Amino acid sequence: MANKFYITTPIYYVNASPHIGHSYTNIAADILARFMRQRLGRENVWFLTGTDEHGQKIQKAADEANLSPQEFVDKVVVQFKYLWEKLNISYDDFIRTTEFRHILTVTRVLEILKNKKPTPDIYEAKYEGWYCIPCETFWPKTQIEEKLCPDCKRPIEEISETNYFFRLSNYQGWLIEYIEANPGFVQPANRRHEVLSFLKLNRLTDLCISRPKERLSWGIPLPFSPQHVTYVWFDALINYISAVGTFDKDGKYISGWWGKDTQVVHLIGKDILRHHAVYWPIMLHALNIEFPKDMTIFAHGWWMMGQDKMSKSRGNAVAPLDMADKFGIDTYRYFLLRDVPFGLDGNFSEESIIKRFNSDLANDLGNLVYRSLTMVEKYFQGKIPQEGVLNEQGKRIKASIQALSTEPDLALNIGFNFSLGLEKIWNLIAMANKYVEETKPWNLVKEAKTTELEAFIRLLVDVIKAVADAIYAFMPDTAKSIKEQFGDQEIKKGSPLFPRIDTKPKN
RNA sequence: CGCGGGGUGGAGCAGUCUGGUAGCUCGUCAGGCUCAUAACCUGAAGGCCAUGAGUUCAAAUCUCAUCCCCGCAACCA
Repeated sequence: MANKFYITTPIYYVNASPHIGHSYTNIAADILARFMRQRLGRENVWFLTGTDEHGQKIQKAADEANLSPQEFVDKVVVQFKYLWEKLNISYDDFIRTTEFRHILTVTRVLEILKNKKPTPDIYEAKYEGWYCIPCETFWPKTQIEEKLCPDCKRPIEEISETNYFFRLSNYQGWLIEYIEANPGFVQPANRRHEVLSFLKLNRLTDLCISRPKERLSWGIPLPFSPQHVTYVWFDALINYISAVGTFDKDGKYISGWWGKDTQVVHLIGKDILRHHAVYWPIMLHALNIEFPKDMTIFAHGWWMMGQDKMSKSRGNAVAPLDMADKFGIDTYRYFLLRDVPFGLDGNFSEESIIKRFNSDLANDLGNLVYRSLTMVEKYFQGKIPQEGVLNEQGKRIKASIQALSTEPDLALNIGFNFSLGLEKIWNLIAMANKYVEETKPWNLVKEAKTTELEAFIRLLVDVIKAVADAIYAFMPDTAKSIKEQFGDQEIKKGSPLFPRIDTKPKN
């Protein structure tokens, strides 16, 4: 295991407000960051998120809002930051592609690749193809029928212009070998297969990384051609290194978060897999940047709204804040990571949230906490008793508490298999509920078996504290609240953590 | 013949790589208990694991074929 951990989210394109998809990625990243901080120490974890602020769509959205692009992005960024704060996203750094540090690094990358000896990785060439002027979009020949734009159905023009290209094609063989030699690089496995089969069945064409300024001015100027700005994706991917390091005079990349001792995780949605699994590693390789000890690109699935994709055009996008306000931040975080195995698509509905809330949070966890508090209060006047001699069941539970924090399997699984990790925690909660049932403390009270009762209650409290530690990464507020209610010596009972949501129609 | 994913009790899913009594959650039904948020615990009903063929002592799991659903198909986050 590496001793440092660097996790990133995509930088979000700020042409619109955030939806649950954005929040899903950031919550997952936040959980991993918190989880790793518990294990490696706070100073050994770096969590980066940010925003992608250049490009045509931003320029267009800004025009429509009657603002300059900079004014426009400044405004939208506030929404993202506000959301992350509300959702308890504990990022260490927030990068914006319009920041100086980023622009500087992108400029250096372009220079280094352009001046590379003996063969530059960036070259100039004529681009020829179809272009729809109203849509400002290029179309490959294969998508064109009858010389009409596939999008708006208006006539398109064949154009020819000078652009700059990044020599992706040179590195195809290298990339295939790299991915095959590093099974953990692209995850989950089915995405890895997807990328590999794509690479094996197609010939990569070089990536056009420039846009003529007369068409698009909102971007980072090419240092070797003032008439062009950088293509947004090429600009955007570089954020992962521009945020945590710099290039020295000789073009060597220096960073405290990109060494052989660091595990790097790029969390992304499956829609941007190709950019991350193809363009990005080739860019790093072309720049002679050494790969970290462990590097993973993990593509998670999408949230569907019933059978439909979530999209603005369908008008079915859900605002994360609405859900968090309605059900609570921790409930929202729990639901997203528990309901669907990370990597697969899921179905989003308020009904499923309520189901999870009532059964897992209210009935299992909330009720366990509450009934335990009541017992400490009633049987011991709020004082937490000392440890005592345990019966067989008690010993088993104690072993499970240990396992929760040390079992390598669990730690590993929580890494990306969030739902399984939560399931294991909930197994312990179920054990505790069963322990209460079978010990029947109410009988121990009647029979005045105080020693047994003390041992029982103490273990129950210990289980709950262990659960609180285990769920901390997922539900930080809830963990904190549980810890506050169960002190070292005595309890401080509050109201139920998750009051059941009544779904039965009232008569 | 483009590429990939999926089709498992009423619902949602795991299991498939590394064949060997089909598992989880919710729901339903019956019972127990009272510390608790009508919560908790126990038990039960319910599946020819899409279809057909093959390999094998043995197939949800491997092979082939077929049907159905869903993504992706390159300058569009």
